[in-house]
Amino acid sequence: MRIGQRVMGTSQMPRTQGTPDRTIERLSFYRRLLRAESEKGTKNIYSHQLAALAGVTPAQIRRDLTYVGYSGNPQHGYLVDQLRDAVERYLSPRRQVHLALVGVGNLGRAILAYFSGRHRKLVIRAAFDSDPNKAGRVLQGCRCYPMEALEEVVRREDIVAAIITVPAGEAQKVADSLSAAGVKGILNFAPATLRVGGDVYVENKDLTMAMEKVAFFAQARQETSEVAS
Amino acid sequence: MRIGQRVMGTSQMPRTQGTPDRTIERLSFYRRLLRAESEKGTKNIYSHQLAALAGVTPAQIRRDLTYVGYSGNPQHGYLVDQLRDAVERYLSPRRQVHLALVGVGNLGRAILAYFSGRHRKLVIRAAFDSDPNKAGRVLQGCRCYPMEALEEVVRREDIVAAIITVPAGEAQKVADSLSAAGVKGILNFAPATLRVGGDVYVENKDLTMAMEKVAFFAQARQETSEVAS
DNA sequence: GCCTGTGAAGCTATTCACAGCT
DNA sequence: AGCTGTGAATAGCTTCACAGGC
Repeated sequence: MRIGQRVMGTSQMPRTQGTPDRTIERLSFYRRLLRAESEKGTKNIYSHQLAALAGVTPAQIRRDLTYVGYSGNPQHGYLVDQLRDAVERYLSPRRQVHLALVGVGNLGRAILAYFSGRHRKLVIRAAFDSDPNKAGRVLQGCRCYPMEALEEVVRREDIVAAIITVPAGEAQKVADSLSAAGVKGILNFAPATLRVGGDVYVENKDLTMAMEKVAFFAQARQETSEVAS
Repeated sequence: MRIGQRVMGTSQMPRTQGTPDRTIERLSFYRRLLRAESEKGTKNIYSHQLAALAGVTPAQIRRDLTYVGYSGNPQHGYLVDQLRDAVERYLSPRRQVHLALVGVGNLGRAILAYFSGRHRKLVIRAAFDSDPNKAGRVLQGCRCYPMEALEEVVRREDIVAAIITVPAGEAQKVADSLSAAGVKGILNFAPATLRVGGDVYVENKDLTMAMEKVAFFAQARQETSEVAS
């Protein structure tokens, strides 16, 4: 086996459990909306209401919810708290999921700050950087280790997935180490195509590409509106 | 007209010019690869070679390239420099595209630092923040304005698209102001659904959702590999 | 021979539309 | 009446496979 590649904007892998990739994204969004509704005291919610909040169609909501194994009923739709819990259980069966961050530059630090203590189940347990000066420091409550310690720390801390925020040139090397250490998921911010085994899920989030895409469509829109005026 | 919404992970809009959304993402990736090849002195390249670099199929490459209006030929495939220029022209017909960044927090500053001077055609011309202490400062060569100045500055600087990095609660308000100021594209990092007119393209890049997705698939992979062992 | 460009096929994801329920 | 859950239809994207070219 080797190079289970698919790559690009999104998923590099076939499918897992038969749940579509996009559905997972939406579910994690619904979860957030459901938490907010629950806190507002909403007891039940209909697919069309949740759809309006999420900006999708009601049919999409119902279809997505078939995966999580919780049924509503025509009387009251879905019970908010129960649905939220069901989605929660579905998305993260484990108590906590441990993550690592590799590359403590500007973006890496911003992500650490952004996540620090914010998420109940996802915790960044270790950071790594090739700059030896950064090793030993603690940023946002997260210990920073030298790159050499990666494999050992990943195993010790039971780290399942990692975030790559190193320069493009180092990304493949980092991905190899992570993969060797047993990491099964990578969120890659480096503008590079990662070659990994088929047992590692890779999600690419290249900020430059995202901006270029938005710029492209914005320009197209502007041109058409100029023509119109 | 109103609320041309579609929302979620990716595009909120039908289509523009008939070019698929995903194709644009890939093209901006090919462009980067082509630049690198050009610098290495590669003169021509075949679809299967570019495909290997990008991690997609050769057919995908050929299909995507039909949009840019440059043809290769069976003798030498594509001329690297010409193809690169064609892709370049296709993605950004304008000399420069001006962007704004709204929300100068951790993430906002990281993005400013990340982009500062890096991109030839995309330039962040102004930053905005509701904290008055930040107004007037210059970060990474980018001037920071108070929120009230948004509309005026956007028009003055001919800003076409914007990056939102404010807290979720403020995102809608910011989107409204941007839309009113004539911005046609938004890259939204706030975990919120933006309601905008159909003439504004919105791309959502929610970091929490991305991490949850990776964590989900990583866990699924780990469980299956544990079963196997 | 081996490539490109592209109609047609194949897939996947989304939406429709309705049976079934209360 | 108005909802959910879901088979069937549709839309959108990707890949196949081959004609055409040099």
